[in-house]
Amino acid sequence: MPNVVGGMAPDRNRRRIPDATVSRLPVYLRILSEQGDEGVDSISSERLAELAGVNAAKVRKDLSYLGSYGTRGVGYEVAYLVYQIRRELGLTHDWPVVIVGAGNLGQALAGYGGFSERGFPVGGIVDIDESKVGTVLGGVRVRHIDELPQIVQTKRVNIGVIATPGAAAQDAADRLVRAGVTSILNFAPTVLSVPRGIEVRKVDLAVELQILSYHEQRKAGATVHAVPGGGPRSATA
Amino acid sequence: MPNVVGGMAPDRNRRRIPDATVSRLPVYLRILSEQGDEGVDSISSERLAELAGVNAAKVRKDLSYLGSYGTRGVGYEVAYLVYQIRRELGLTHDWPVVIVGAGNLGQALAGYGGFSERGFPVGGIVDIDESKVGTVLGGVRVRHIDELPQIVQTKRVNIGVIATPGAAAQDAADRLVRAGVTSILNFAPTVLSVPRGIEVRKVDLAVELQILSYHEQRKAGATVHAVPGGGPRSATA
DNA sequence: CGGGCTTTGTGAACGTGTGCACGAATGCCT
DNA sequence: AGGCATTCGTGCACACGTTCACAAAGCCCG
Ligand SMILES: NC(=O)c1ccc[n+]([C@@H]2O[C@H](COP(=O)([O-])OP(=O)(O)OC[C@H]3O[C@@H](n4cnc5c(N)ncnc54)[C@H](O)[C@@H]3O)[C@@H](O)[C@H]2O)c1
Ligand SMILES: NC(=O)c1ccc[n+]([C@@H]2O[C@H](COP(=O)([O-])OP(=O)(O)OC[C@H]3O[C@@H](n4cnc5c(N)ncnc54)[C@H](O)[C@@H]3O)[C@@H](O)[C@H]2O)c1
Repeated sequence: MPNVVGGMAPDRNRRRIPDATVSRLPVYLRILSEQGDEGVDSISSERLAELAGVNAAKVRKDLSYLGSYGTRGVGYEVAYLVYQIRRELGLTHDWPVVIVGAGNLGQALAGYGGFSERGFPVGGIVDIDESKVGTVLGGVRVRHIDELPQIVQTKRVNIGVIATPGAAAQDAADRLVRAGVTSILNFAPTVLSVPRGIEVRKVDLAVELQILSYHEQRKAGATVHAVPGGGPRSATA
Repeated sequence: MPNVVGGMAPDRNRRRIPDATVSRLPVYLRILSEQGDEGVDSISSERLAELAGVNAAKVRKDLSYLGSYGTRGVGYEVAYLVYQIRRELGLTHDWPVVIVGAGNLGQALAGYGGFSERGFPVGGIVDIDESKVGTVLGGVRVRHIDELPQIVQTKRVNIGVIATPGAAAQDAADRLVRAGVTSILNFAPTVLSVPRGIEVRKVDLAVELQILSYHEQRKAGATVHAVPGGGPRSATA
């Protein structure tokens, strides 16, 4: 396997973890944390799989990417597993985020305690609308978007959240990248174009609903369902 | 807890569209709609791929599941493609949704126009907290959760949105299913257990942020290589 | 201390998704 | 009409993800 030659002295077992696994680790982590709080200190892959709604073999394979931290015949020590997953996900310290767009959604996000609770405190909120600047959301004052670079620098922000209308999302992304942010969570229904190396994840409510719609329509498919007003509609989907 | 597994009746399967494709069709649809509004009436797979941030061959393969609606040497007729995708996704008619939980997030969702604009009008909002009942959000009056069955029936709701705290999410899901809802969009950070045949999609903010955290932590491990300033843009999904 | 029971860790088979490469179809131009 | 430039549709190979199945590794108990 062609590996990157580490310039760093001691090799810290930096295997690459498959994307599918990375997206499940947070789920395991939450479940394990809950179990730990409830006094459970050992858990089998079967039980964890049940709680996570996945296959037990998948759980074991996922966890095996972290190393061999289970005990055969017994299971996994909850506290230790929590520690290992947190370490692997980079959750050993906080990651302040900056929210761009103090509208409907931005306000909900800012007011949501679960953010900082999980290690992602709101380091700042910015908006382009002067009338929004100065208002306080979730204990954080909204500042003008021109102050973005300062906020990113002083608060050492790596993660930006885009909560602007779709038309402004690319602009927001450009500003975030210029300010030094290297990961973006995008709530706007827009495909962003960013430089290589910038990680973008999209949360698109409409897409989710339309996927559900597809399945609903499919369930109804047994009975042929002609829709009133047939013919192509020019749509604003 | 039995989860949804493979192994369905093969005879009922008329042309099934791969999940990965289904999740991209809404993206194509939005882009095509925009292009249509801008007066574009024909588009190549290459152009659509560029706008969607994906590979052109993937676009063609995706669209081929709908049938052969392109013209070789020319491209796809935008209006017709919009019509076909809408039909396949079941967007030829509205799908009213019911929101459970009129808190921070529920209010943002209810006040968000993009919902009904895209064919998912808010058919109702319910909460268990009496003090929330009666308030009006986005033109819809919040009702008590006990009225859920009635709302689902009269408004013919198939899709439920869970915006309650995690601890109440399973209860909300149970009530939705009992009321007759067959698709659920879950914003609570909880794995839901539902009967077979009920479609569940999860939107978990914390998971998304933790995935970003993983990548940030990973970048920090390989310090030396700085990103070339003003480098080329690549549309990475 | 050894046999039996449980559960992990992983090789291998299988399934799904992606992207290349190219034949086939179509429009346009001479 | 025929040739040429495009662009679709898809077979194929490969990468990635999931699941099965089982040996290896540990604990318990007599
Ligand atoms: N509200 C929801 O429940 C919801 C749900 C799903 C998706 N979304 C998406 O989230 C985004 C925001 O939705 P919303 O309801 O909060 O919209 P909104 O209009 O209430 O808020 C948008 C905010 O962004 C600000 N803004 C505009 N251009 C900007 C720019 N260039 N830089 C910085 N700030 C800028 C505006 O001043 C405004 O305050 C939209 O893209 C929407 O599609 C919202
Ligand atoms: N606010 C956000 O920006 C945000 C972001 C991501 C995820 N979430 C998730 O969304 C969910 C809601 O968040 P929120 O900030 O709106 O919380 P919230 O506490 O503001 O609102 C929750 C609402 O649900 C109601 N409720 C409680 N139990 C109920 C039940 N059994 N049936 C019906 N209603 C019930 C409560 O009365 C309350 O009105 C949480 O699970 C949260 O983790 C919120």
